[in-house]
Amino acid sequence: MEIITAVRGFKDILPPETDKWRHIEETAHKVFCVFGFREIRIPLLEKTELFCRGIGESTDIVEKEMYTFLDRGEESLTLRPEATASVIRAYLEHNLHAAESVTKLYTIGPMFRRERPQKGRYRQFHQIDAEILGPDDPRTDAELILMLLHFLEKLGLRKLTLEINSLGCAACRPAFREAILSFLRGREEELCGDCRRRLVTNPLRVFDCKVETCAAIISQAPLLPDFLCAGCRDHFEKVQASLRLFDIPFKLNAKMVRGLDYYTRTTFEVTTEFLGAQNAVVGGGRYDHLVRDLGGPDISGIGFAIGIERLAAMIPEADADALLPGPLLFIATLGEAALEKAFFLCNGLRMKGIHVEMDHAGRSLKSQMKRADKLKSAYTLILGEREITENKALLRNMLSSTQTEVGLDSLEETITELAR
RNA sequence: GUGGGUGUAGCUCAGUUGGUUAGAGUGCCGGGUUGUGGCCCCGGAGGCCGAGGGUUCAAAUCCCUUCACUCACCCCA
Repeated sequence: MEIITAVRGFKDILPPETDKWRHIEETAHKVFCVFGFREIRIPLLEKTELFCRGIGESTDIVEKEMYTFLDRGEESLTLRPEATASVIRAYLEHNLHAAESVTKLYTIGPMFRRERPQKGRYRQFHQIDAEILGPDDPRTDAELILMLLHFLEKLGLRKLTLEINSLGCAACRPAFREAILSFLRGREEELCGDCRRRLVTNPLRVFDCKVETCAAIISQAPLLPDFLCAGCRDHFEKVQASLRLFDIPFKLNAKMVRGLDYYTRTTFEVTTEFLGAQNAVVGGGRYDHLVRDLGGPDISGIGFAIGIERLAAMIPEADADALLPGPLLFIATLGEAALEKAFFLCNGLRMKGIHVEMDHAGRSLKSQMKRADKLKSAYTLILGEREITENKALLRNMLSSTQTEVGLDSLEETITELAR
């Protein structure tokens, strides 16, 4: 019989990889808590309409990457391709905006996009998503970014680049859009096929094009920052000033655009050189009208999404190894009486919260010692027929290779003492 | 959706112009005289050579198809 394999683009996360993941998630819980965020858990499945309205009908995500199906042939449902729309849906559905003026939420979980898998890109991938709903002042933007970088630093990640930009607002972005459109239309013949398509779908994306001729044209194009209205310019400058206050290094990238329609004003991205083409580890930004567009009051928000797979890929295997300590004790036995005694002791200690391992197969002492060594056990207790009759056992320190005799009657106390 | 690369032991990979029972390292199991780990030495288990078809006396090797993985485009976390 053939075995059944996982679906393309869907991955099993196995140990020791899971140790890294837990470390990442635990660090997020701690750091976010300190910054006043509460966890929210939301469904993986939503009505398709939520993402069409939230992310934007003409985005790649909605157009061709969503897992959408008819539930019993009636209602169109979609596996969420991102978290922000769902968080806001829950925020509105439970009237959280009425309960408090500032709401800070985060959630961790899988997202689904039907893209061609490649390094750092999977069809089910995982994000840590944080959102601040309510305030729209520039310090909030800076605070969120500050928390993000603090989190990344806690994980010991280096060689990351923070890039920021302002996309403007409803007042000034249309003017820029017109300017860039008329500029590009004038030189449409020289653009690559992809860019001509972008002209219709998302003109700002042309800035990202890697084709040389396009890049050359773009270098002469009008730039977004020159079109920002006074309000947006002021907001953006204050964000930068706040970042400088905490000595956060950042790069201004006037050409950075985002793939989701809802972003306004501040946008940011954290990239790394380690991950090949999928170099974005974090993406985020402000969305001034998303809450309104999803049927709520006109409340502003800002958030980011961290790619856990991409983050985990940056933590070296050696570091992950250190995350998993070995057992405190391995019990090696010889003979049935010793095995029974060890079985009782081993599980008794475990129930006291001490990590103890043993072998039930009755192998040679040598192979049990090998096993203890491999597991990186700090101590090995040798319990044979001889020890049973003499009512004692040998406790071996695996690091110093020294061993002492310990009384059988006080074994549990002795080991518990070691655990301190 | 479009290109390129790769599929041989649990893992990392060799496998010469097609030619006997398909190899190594690592990991796993056992052993190196009485019941003691790491280093070293010896032995063992473990492979429908991704799948299907074709060429041939003979295919892991050549051809076709297909699937999977992978990298890049695209997109994005």
